[in-house]
Amino acid sequence: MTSIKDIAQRANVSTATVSYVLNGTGNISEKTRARILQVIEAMNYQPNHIAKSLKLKKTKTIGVVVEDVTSFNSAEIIDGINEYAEDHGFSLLLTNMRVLKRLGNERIDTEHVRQLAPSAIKEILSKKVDGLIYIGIHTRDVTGIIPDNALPTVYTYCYTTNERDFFVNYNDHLAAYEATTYLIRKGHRNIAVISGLFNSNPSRERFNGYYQAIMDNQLVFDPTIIKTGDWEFESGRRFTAELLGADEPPTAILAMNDIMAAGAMSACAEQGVRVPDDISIVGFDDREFSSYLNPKLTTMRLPLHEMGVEAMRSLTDLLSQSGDVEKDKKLQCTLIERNSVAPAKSC
Amino acid sequence: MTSIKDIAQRANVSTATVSYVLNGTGNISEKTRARILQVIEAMNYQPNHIAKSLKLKKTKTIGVVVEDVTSFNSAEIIDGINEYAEDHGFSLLLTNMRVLKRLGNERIDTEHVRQLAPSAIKEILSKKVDGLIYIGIHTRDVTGIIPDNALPTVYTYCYTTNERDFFVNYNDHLAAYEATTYLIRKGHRNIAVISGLFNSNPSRERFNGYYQAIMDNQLVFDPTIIKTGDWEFESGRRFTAELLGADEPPTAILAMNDIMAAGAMSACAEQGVRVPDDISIVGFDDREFSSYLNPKLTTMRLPLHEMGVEAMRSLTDLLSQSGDVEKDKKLQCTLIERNSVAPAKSC
DNA sequence: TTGTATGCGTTATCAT
DNA sequence: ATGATAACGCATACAA
Repeated sequence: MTSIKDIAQRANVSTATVSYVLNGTGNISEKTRARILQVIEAMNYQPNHIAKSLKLKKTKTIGVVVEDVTSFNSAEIIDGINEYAEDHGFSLLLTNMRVLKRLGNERIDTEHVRQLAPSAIKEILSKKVDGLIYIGIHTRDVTGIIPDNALPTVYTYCYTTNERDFFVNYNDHLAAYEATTYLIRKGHRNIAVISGLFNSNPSRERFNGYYQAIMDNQLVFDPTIIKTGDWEFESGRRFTAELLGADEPPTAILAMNDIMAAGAMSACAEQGVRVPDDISIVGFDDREFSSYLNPKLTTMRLPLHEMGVEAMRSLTDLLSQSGDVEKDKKLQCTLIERNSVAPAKSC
Repeated sequence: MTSIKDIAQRANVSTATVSYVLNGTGNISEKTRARILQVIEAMNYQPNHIAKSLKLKKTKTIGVVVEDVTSFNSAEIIDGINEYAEDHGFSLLLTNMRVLKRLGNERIDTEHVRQLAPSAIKEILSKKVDGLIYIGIHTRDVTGIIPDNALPTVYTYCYTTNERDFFVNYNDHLAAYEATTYLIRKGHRNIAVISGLFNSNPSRERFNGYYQAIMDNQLVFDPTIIKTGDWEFESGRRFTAELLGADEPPTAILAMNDIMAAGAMSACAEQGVRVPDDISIVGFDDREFSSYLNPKLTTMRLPLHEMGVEAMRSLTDLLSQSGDVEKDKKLQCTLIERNSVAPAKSC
């Protein structure tokens, strides 16, 4: 309410002068500067960002478009964005497409998401944010969801086929490679995989990482212990039951997410198979609940927070045109060792 | 970039006329109206919200101040806010105080939060949001965190001692009463409680609900099976181990959150006590992982989404001064029946 | 060192 | 039915 004009009046100066001291621009004598500062303090003046934005054509706020806040990855990424944004004076305008609730929990293909996007984008564009961060709920192709040249944009937890776009994701291949290697080092030779759906990039990448680890260690690749799950609990349970029923069951299971790992543990419990004594299990994601399972689940942690930070870093670099920005950041997952893995018995 | 002025020029009218058709205000002939609309379409005009906000002194955005997005309750509440906001043309400016990361995971007393608040609030105030929603990470007293009369605000998942403030929370007492009653109906007479810390309002409310259910059903209240946990896994585990060691262990446990319930299940597994065959367990919160536990946990679901919706409804009602707004909305929890409860054996 | 004046994109008052 | 114009709060080019 109290504006630059009010304080100019009280300090017997022009609005320009006030603006100068406020922004540290211009050349103001120490005397008047002090007087003005004092009045500002006294009147508890708060600059009006709206007016400033209008004038400067910069809002210092970035639009965060998230497919669903409710998805397990979103909050932590947002938190990372926040950390960096705060340090650099940016605010966050949050746009939540709510695809989970709107389209149902499963089978959200990108076509539907694409239908939801335009209104969200249009809305956010007229709010004049300086840039955009798009957060997917799955690492999948969202090409065309945001119109080209709409605004400086960085995509995280998803990707596009557009050469000019910016991304930050994590390294699926390496993560699976490391998880598998870890199991191998523990003496396991017979490592089953319960993968996600194979139309998903992460599933394929992780499988490749697994495969390479098997090859690099001169183990034999056994296709019969590779099971294609659907990311859900029940598939983890069912395929584990199958694996357990084999003549010579695997001594370890690599599940491509913690949910299927939980399903796997459930199947083991049902059949009286002890984890990790009889079979080792490692998950993927490091969901919060993985330390509430019994036993606590060993799993690959996704660098969600860091992804948020890096996404925001890329974006601010983009906005300040400071040199060239890395096009496709790939962060590393880290193995969280808990209690669901033991050395192979045959050792 | 293309402004009202540009389209006025192209349509051979004044900016005023354009503004009139844009807002449906004024009296414009159908002919020019159509022409203008056409130009708007042709030039792909997007109104500039910033300019509009400056003129109207209304931004149609509300500030969401959240103690930590990362806390399990936040995302779903935000989602609810979003649902209502979207339907009413509001945007969300998200301010994340990040108390969990900043102050460490435990023992975040409100004093520290209070220190973090002022800068967050100041920031958001200068962005000129129309109103505020404050989301706590625990249902506790946050009086004074937001300066009086700063802006219309509604508090959710927390409360203040200020008579004039607005809240939306859930009914702890009733929830615990219902959970306990449910157990009693299943034939349980010996129902232990693992509560949260007793400096917390929800702990006390829930205990009172439990107690009243015991009384209303003419059962005897046994103080020795009331254990004061600290909301964490380990306390659930430890106290359950204690309970199990008694001469006549309880046949059911009511844990005041799902995490301690998971701890309880863990203790049972360690001692070879089967859930629900030997002992029934009900949790609180309906965290996502509760259906990944083995057995799947029966628990009280918190109405988080609805809290967000109702908070936003209160706020918009407040802003439009439409009649009087309910000061203190209390939503109901609902029991989610899964597999951790069975009828008492003695039945 | 400081002040005057203009414009950012709108809305709305008052003319016409 | 439509237009000219001031104002919203601020930054800045230019003048003094």
